[in-house]
Amino acid sequence: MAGVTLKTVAKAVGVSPSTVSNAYNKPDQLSTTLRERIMAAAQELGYAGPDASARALRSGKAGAIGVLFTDKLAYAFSDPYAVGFLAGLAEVAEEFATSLLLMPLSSTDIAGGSNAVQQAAIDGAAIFCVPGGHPALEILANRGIPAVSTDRGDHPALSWVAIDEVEAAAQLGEHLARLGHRDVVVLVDNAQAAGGRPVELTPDEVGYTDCELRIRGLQKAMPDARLRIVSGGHNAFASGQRGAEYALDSQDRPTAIVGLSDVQALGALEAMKVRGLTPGRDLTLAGFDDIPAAETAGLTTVRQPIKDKGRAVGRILLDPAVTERQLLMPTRLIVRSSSGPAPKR
Amino acid sequence: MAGVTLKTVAKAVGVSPSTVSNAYNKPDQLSTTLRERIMAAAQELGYAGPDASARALRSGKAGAIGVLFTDKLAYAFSDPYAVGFLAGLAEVAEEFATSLLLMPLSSTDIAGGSNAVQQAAIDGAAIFCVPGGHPALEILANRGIPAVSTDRGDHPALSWVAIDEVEAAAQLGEHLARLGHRDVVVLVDNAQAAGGRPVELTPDEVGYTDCELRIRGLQKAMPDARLRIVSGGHNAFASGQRGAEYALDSQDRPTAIVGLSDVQALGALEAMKVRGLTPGRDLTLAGFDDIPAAETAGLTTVRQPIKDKGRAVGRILLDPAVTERQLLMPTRLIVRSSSGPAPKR
DNA sequence: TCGTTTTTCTAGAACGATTTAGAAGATCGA
DNA sequence: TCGATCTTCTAAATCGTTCTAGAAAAACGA
Repeated sequence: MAGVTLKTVAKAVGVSPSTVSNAYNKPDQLSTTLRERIMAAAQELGYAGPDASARALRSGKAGAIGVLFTDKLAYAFSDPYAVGFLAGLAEVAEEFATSLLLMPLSSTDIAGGSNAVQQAAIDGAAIFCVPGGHPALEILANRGIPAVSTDRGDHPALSWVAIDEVEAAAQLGEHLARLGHRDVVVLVDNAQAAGGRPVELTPDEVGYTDCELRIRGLQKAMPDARLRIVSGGHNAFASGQRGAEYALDSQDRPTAIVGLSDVQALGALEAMKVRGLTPGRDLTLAGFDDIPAAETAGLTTVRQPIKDKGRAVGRILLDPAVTERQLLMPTRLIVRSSSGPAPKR
Repeated sequence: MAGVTLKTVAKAVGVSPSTVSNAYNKPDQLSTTLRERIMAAAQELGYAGPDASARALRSGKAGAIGVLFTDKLAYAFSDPYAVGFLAGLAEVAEEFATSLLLMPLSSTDIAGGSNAVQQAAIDGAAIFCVPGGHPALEILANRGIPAVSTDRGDHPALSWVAIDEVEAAAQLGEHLARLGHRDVVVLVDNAQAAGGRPVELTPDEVGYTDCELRIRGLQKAMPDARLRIVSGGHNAFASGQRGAEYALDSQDRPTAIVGLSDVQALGALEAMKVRGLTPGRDLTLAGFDDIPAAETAGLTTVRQPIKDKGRAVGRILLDPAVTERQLLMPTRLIVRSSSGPAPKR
């Protein structure tokens, strides 16, 4: 069973290794009868097809693309937004018979050489919500691996599929401004607050580029409003809940809460419910992404075509026919029952 | 930039390729000064470290383990249960500097040779809720790739980390029987109903082994009860909702609904809410898994240590110190407010 | 029938590393 | 000072394919 290679099969059939290789990879390069004879011999010898590593080495194609996440895996997948992205990416990957290599970025061992980003056999990388200066990106660049980010980089050579964060947030900001809101709490993802108590941040302390940009967009659209930035931890339901609790129980309660992701907004919704507050009447609540649960919850949010985003990233990485390297996807404000006019002072 | 290999670096420094290899892999095999000289040269030449494919070929280690899912990726990840499993697995994988290769099993191309299972460079495989006779399993076996399943196989040679499905379901069944329930609808995952209207199944038509076993366990514990098996599609919130709608709107409404996963049960909860039914009073609702949202919702459920399950699978695959090949994890019935006595007839 | 094209197959060189066995020099105890 | 032991480094084989170039045989057109 072990040690059966192309050569073994070739010898058994009495042909050259090249021919056996062709039997698997280029069936039209040899006669049907011979091909069948080879396959039969392979079956008999217990040969399971060309070795993946050897093939990868020789052909220069690993047959996999890496997916980079910030934070721990669990956080990444607890957001349907991430799942949607992955689903789109997987769709294209499947089409090109390519696998997805998940590469959780544990912040610790990035410096050392023994991390997944350094070692992984991949043809390309999809960079999902990883901030610009991350060391993993440099490693990829060094290795010469094509990468596509979900955030717009400032580097003109970088490929990305993104949305106009500022503009998207501005759409929402205008909506809120029109409703009369001037006191808004923004819930952001932040490592600092993870596990502990919620923290209030200055705009400079907000880590992720996209969060920064969204805040800027909000502020741009509502210049007279006071924006407070609060984080209850990583991007997750519970973080939104904690952050909202902090905001709702504080002395000067805001008239609107914006979660920079729907999961956080839904967490905030839970906090409101517990306090007997009705969204859209007592307090306005809005999110980002438009995940399926947002509709059920009646959450006002900014929709972005996340599955298409995943597909586009996949196409840029895998489809030679696609030459666009930078793609701006459309967004749309979806107004639902969770937003309403600010109460009069 | 391109074409820089170990050899190039070796030549530049004036040492043998072996030494450069050692500089990366066995730093204590050469003097510090030489190692630093080599690293400096590598940096200068733009050498990003040993090529992953070549290393994989020569050393026989791919540095990745595959994760097999049934169905489409999106379904898989929409369940926090799956996410928990993956998180546990990823934890161990990270510890062993190994990546996870996601392999969605599109049912179509399994027969052909060009599918991920056939091609992927992996050292082992974690089989997540894939039914016993699946062709992918045979392919793995042919390739001689060690695999660990989350379902107990009948094959004594197979590795698995599982729960006693029958016993776990029986715990829940006893609870329901004690409460006087004799008319139960069980919500199951089923491909038949996917996308379309809910279907009612006979026990024989239930596909997945674990669903079968759970139903058997329920029936065992409540021999006098009538169990009806309903599916609203794949394992997801919406399927549970659809399935429950079907059951709730039917002529003879059951006194209890059991989702064979919490996500399905939570979907059912939504259907109940819409109809103004209070779980635990008007109707008993129970689930399986005890995902985080179950607690919030007050859902009675059977807890299984899913993250530990993932960890255990990882250890069996990666940790040579672990010799156990079959592991039965404990389960526990968690009674919450969603279950209550059956209404008197 | 003869050159030409097409089909079918092969030899041998990569692909880029790791591994094994061992050589050369340094260190050490007595 | 001498043999033994470490340390540091190397030569050459090997991992299992795929690729390039081309040979031999078959089919074809005129």
